[in-house]
Amino acid sequence: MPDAQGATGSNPVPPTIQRRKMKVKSGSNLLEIVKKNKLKNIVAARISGHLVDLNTTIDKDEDVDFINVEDEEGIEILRHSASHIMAQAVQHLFPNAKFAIGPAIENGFYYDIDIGRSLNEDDLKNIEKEMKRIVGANYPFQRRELSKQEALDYFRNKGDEYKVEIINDIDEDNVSFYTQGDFTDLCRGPHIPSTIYLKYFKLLSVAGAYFRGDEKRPMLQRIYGTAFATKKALDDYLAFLQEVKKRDHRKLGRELDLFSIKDEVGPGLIIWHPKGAMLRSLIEDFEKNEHIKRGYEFVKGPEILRTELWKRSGHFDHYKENMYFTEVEGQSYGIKPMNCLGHIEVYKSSKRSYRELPKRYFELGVVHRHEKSGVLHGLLRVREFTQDDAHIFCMPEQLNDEIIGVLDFVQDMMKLFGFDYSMEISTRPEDSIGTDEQWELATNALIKALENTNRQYDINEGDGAFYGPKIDVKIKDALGRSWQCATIQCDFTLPERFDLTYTDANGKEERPVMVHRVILGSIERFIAVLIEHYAGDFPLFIAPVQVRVVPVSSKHNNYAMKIYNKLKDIGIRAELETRNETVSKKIRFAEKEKIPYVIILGDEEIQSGKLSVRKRKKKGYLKNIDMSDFINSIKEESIAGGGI
RNA sequence: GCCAGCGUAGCUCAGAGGUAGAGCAGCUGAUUCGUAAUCAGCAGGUCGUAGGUUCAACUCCUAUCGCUGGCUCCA
Repeated sequence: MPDAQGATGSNPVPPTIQRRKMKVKSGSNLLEIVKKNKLKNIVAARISGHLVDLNTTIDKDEDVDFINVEDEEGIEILRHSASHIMAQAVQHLFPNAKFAIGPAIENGFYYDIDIGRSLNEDDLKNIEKEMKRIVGANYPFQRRELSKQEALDYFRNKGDEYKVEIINDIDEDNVSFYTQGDFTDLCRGPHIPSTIYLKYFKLLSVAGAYFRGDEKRPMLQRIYGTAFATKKALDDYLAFLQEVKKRDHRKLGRELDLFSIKDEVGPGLIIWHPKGAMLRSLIEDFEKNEHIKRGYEFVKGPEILRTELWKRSGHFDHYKENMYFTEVEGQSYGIKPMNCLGHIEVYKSSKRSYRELPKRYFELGVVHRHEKSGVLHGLLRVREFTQDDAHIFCMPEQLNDEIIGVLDFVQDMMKLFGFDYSMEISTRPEDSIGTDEQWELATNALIKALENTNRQYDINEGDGAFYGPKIDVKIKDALGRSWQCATIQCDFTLPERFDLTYTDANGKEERPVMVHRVILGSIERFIAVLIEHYAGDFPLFIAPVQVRVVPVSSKHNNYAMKIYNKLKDIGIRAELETRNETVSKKIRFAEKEKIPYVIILGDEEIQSGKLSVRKRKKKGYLKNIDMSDFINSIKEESIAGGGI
């Protein structure tokens, strides 16, 4: 079933629109207008829909919309200029450097440069230093238009074959050039008026990148940097990057003893430790229940199926690069990369009547996919993972309701974990099966379900599965990064390939429609997202350990054991601390392991029969808590969170 | 898969052509402790793996595996 893997993180910076509109007379220079009117932080302007430099003198009266550097467009211009300034710095330090492209991107900018060798941290520092010098020199950005021929001559003469190729691909007769100081670059613009406008920036990293993303082309050096309108914004962003690092699920996974990955075992294969496995099973058990509530039935297909079957489904033709195959007694088998075939076989195990549709088959299905070595990443991109996978077989007229049912399910689950999300529809890709008519039907079904329930969505052309279009759900975590988890796919082709049928009210054989869907997607990936979302501080309802019982000294171990057993008996996930350490140290251990509650037991508690309770990350603690009150509050907190 | 960087104890990391070191965790002992680190001792590594150069390799070279950052890919 659907791809539950592969998502990217991103951090959208909220735009603060601060524009100044005014009428400007013919013959005016915009920069002078800005200065005269003491407009602050203006970096460019918009005239009848077009962005222009401030270094522009207009030749007729115009309504001018001045663009603030803090505005979404303003910051983009600033970053784009930053990439030019970086290129200038690189040219100073590496006179033979050849330049490819240098755009602004979300949260920063980059430039792809052919330097003839790879860059290191020191180079980055030096480039940044040179950039500061260039900024201080305050070179104006000067625009001029050249004919394509002149532009080609310029870059041919410079030996910059990448620019030559880019210019050759431009359709227009003229191209624009920007020069600041001794550096000239092909560029559409606009740019900041002069280099001194770039105040707050930092180079972040360097990595290889192919020219135009083509692996047959030479690998260039891509230097990433970021720039902001204010020092605070830059500092906040750098702090955000630190926070991302701190929350890295690979780091927390090790620290919290949730899972490990070992070369001897194999790349992309997860070894779940007791706490990680507990976390998984809490989520899985909860989800199983939710499926039962919603009329799903549990099924389970085999892990390997004959290759013939994968040929029939189209997986062999369209997906074999990602599959593992094995041979048993001379017969070829494919290890399942998706669960649909098993579920199809369940459907086919009996003759179906319209009366029993829809059939909703659910399985926590383990799938194997051969992901290329370079893309593996912690739990986010692995070679073996579990999907909360279901296939709904229904009559065409039931499709709309079924998709809405799944959308509601997604909504409920995301609310449980506190995720906002957005949705997009992916349409027919090039490499696909089925007729245009089937694709249109399926795509419309998805759109209708979203529109009938007033749900917002975007369209992502050509990104569907090979057997059908899909709705992808992108969730947004606590740091504003988005991840793909749920996906809902509409499929008319597999029912046909496997000749699935049901008997309608008139005794006629009809073809059912199939909906492939996951809610959390890959359990592995979802847990990675949860770890980073909560920074390892899991809410009580999924915390692998909810309470740690800490005796003040070893004298109190026996009493602590009794309390621990009581908690365990009523289903609270408790642990007993018996290491021979001071109370402070034992509390430190619990804090580092991010355990929600610590119960301290010493002479006082034995005397009073009450508990002393400390809550994670909270200074101080509560004394004289009744055991029953504590248990009730734990249960309540757990139920409020989802009742797991 | 491609490019670059990196692989030293369970973890975090130092070191360096003469043959490994710290902190934390672990174990043992002492301490019996009141809300984020008690003290002492012990143990733990063929320095990712395999070749090569050298009197000598953890250090240099080659290959290979893995990891990291990107690129490409993610039906």
